[in-house]
Amino acid sequence: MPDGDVLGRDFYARPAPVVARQLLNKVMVHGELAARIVETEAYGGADDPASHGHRRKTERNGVMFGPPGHLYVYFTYGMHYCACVVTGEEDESSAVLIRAAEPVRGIEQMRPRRAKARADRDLLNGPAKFAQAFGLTTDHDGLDLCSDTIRIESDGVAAPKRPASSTRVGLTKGTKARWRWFVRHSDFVSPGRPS
DNA sequence: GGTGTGATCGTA
DNA sequence: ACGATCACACCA
Repeated sequence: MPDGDVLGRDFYARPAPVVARQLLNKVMVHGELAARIVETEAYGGADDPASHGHRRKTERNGVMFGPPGHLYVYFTYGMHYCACVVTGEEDESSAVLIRAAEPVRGIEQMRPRRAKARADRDLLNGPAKFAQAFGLTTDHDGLDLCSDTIRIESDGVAAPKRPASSTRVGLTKGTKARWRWFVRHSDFVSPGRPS
């Protein structure tokens, strides 16, 4: 019994900055788990030096070069996974990183995966925390969000008309673009706010 | 509240 | 070598 409309291919087949803003307040669902997205970052293709899609297609980033609406999960810092949504046209290699979300359902299942989390706000307030709480690893790399068990729904809550924005987090290249967006005043946004 | 640092390993 | 990070120590 879905509590909302599943986002279709057309939703994702738009420029990453558009999708990133429209994903705010949408609900990501994975089995019994559900969470409202409150923070995203857009990553471009060949023209964005910060993007994994900036370089040639490899085994790791291959999904980014595929059709939109698929999940791109990568491993980083020797211990963390992060989850993205592929956007734009095929071969464009653009994507949106899910950086933070507010738990909606399945908190009891998220807890053991995030033993360090003290409050509910610590369960999903960072890209690697989100992936960990949602149980996402490279096993899920390439899953189709339009037909598989992992999907994103709209439950009628609109994206903010004027979301807060900033530069992207944790980069050494492409630091100028203000391609991070988040829901203003949300308690579930990741800590540490760049300019 | 803030800043600094170690962990840990696949990818290029 | 270096990360699209996190947690914890320490200082204030």
